[in-house]
Amino acid sequence: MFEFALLGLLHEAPMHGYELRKRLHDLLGAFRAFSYGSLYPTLRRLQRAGLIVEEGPEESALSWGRRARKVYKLTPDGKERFADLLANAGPQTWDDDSFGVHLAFFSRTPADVRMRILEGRRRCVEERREGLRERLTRTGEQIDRYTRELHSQGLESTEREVRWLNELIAHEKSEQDEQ
Amino acid sequence: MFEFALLGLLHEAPMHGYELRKRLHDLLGAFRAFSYGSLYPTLRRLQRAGLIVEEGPEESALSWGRRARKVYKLTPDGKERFADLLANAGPQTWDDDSFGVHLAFFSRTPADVRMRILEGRRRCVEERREGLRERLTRTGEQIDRYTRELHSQGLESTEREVRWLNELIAHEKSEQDEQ
DNA sequence: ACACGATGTATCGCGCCGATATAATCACCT
DNA sequence: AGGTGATTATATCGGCGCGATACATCGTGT
Repeated sequence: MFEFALLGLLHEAPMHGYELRKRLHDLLGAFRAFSYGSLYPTLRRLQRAGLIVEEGPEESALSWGRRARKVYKLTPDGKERFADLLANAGPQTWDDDSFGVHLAFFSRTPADVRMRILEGRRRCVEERREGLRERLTRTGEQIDRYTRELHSQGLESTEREVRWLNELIAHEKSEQDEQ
Repeated sequence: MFEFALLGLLHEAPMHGYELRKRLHDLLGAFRAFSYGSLYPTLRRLQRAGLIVEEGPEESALSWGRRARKVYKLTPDGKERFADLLANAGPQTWDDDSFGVHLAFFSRTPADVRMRILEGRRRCVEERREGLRERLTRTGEQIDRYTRELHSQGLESTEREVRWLNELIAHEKSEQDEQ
């Protein structure tokens, strides 16, 4: 997922680690704050896999004083990998964290994949909602006051999210029809 | 956190792994679905740390046919550990996942700690809210339509959660006054 | 008789986090 | 001129929790 996010960001421009993390934090900070403890190992992994390369050192030699920063850029394989991740958007894409990240790169995502992700997410949230509903209405087995409170709050918020997703989906559909 | 949850559950009764996971799933499934891949390693860790012990085998010998299940029970150290975790409830307690788990054990949590957790959580959600507000109202830097949508949705839901927390806190306060 | 789903324990690799180390640069104050 | 602290920047380490997978037994339906 971090991999997906980094590849997505590098579509904008070549960047170094710190910058990537900053952009990501700025974009998704409230939902997913990737840490430095993952950042650098992930960049290494991507580099070893040939999905990104360090940009030639000419530039950093030019602006001396700015030292030690490694600027990475996407390789063709990297772009392909990003496209693959989108094309194979599957069940693990709908979960809380992952969905937010994907949404942040929606403008770079083909319309059909956008729809698949939105609908998958909706199904996933609807399932959670049903689970909560069922657990709350199930009489018998007295349920702890605080747990009940937590579940009602969860139920309400999943209901809201489903409504929100429906709006997004409707909007996508209407845009699709326009052309 | 898994440790906390397991110790909390074992206050109810001695249980074996599968049962613990089931109870936990039933209690918090929608918020935190701990997996078997963590369960058994964590139980081992707790056992090695002397926080839980395998209950004597007499019982399992009694009901033969029911084989191979290891029933764990809390040791005094385990109870102490759980109390310590509550007493030291700190910043990492307020985050999304952890808060839900703590709430599930609130009836076993002293009133002052309950209050500290609720207020900590509120501060944490308020911070997220302010971050989102700021990012949304910041003019300049045109923000992607979908990202904006995500942030507005997030803002709304944090606002709701703050209101909910305020109700819970008010309720705690009124209960406190009663005695 | 057989298959299927639930019960039950367990391991493995991997992604990600939090803490921590290190160091240069910049802005500011004195 | 010199000190102090925040920001920029890269990196490692231990540990937690997940998903996949394996294996074996039990109850139930067909």
